[in-house]
Amino acid sequence: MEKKGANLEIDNLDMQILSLLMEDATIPYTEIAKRLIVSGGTIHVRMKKMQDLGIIKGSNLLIDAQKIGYDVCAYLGIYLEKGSTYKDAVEKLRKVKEIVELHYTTGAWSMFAKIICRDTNHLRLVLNDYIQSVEGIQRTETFISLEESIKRQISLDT
Amino acid sequence: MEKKGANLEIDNLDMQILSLLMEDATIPYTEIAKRLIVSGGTIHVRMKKMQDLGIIKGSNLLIDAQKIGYDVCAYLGIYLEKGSTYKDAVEKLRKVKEIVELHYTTGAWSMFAKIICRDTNHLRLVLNDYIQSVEGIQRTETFISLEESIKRQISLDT
DNA sequence: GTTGAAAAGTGCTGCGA
DNA sequence: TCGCAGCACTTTTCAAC
Repeated sequence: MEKKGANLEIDNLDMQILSLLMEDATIPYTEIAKRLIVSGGTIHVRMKKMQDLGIIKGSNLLIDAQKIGYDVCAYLGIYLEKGSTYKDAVEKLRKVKEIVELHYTTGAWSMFAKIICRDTNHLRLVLNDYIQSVEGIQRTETFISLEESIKRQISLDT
Repeated sequence: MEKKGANLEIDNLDMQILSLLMEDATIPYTEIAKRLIVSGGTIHVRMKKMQDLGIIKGSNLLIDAQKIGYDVCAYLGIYLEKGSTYKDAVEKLRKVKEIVELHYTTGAWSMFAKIICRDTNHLRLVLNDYIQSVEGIQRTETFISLEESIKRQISLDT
């Protein structure tokens, strides 16, 4: 048996399992088995395969950040100085716990970050003291999210 | 028992439970109980309380999107026409399955979206046919993520 | 509100088809 | 390769503190 696209050892059944689990990771295997009309053992084998392949990287809780005191969500466009390396900046930004996402992007900015803070004071502290002080970062532009209208996973078309 | 601010019935123990579970939602309750030196029943009660309060909204699988054929991740700044209402646009954009996040933001744009696509062709289709055609959307600006350097949850300081 | 143990259900690992 | 059945474990419940 030969590999084709290196990743497409994934069939429809796998995708359907992922579809169900991506909406709610707490569904028991037996329930998945019933819905897809296969045995529980099969689900287990497929899940193990996908974990081994690194397709499933883990699972995490969906938390309402506002309800535990993190009220401010903001996006940050980051300009790097010419000559500064992206990798160095990433390593420094990794230590800033308030950054929950960081992307290397095309377009106006070098990098793009999403940060979650307790309040506007906390945000100011993070921007001024943590981020702007990172060597190589020239300028940042802040977009505060007033409302998160959509937050979901990719929907797999099986 | 009376409710106060509706949210601050959360104590340190609750936060510690969340901390552990946010890193890996598969940790069994018994393991959490051992680490925090309380009984399994207590964890269960606390979890139920936080679910009822809406703090825990569910759990979901962490998927490596690239490995299942979704190779392109992009951010989108969206300009709305004057007079167009945000709510109408949101309802239409909600139907675009490729949008995984949508925020109403301050700054240069009216809205900010994160989209996940299979490839650049798919991205073009989504931009041209799905998003630009939504009534009220004047212009969009696209930032393609070349690398997702950081992707994590908020770290709660308990 | 917390504890500890008992009951129910789930996940895992054989063997057989 | 898939499906079935037994064992270990987790989750859940409940009475007592």
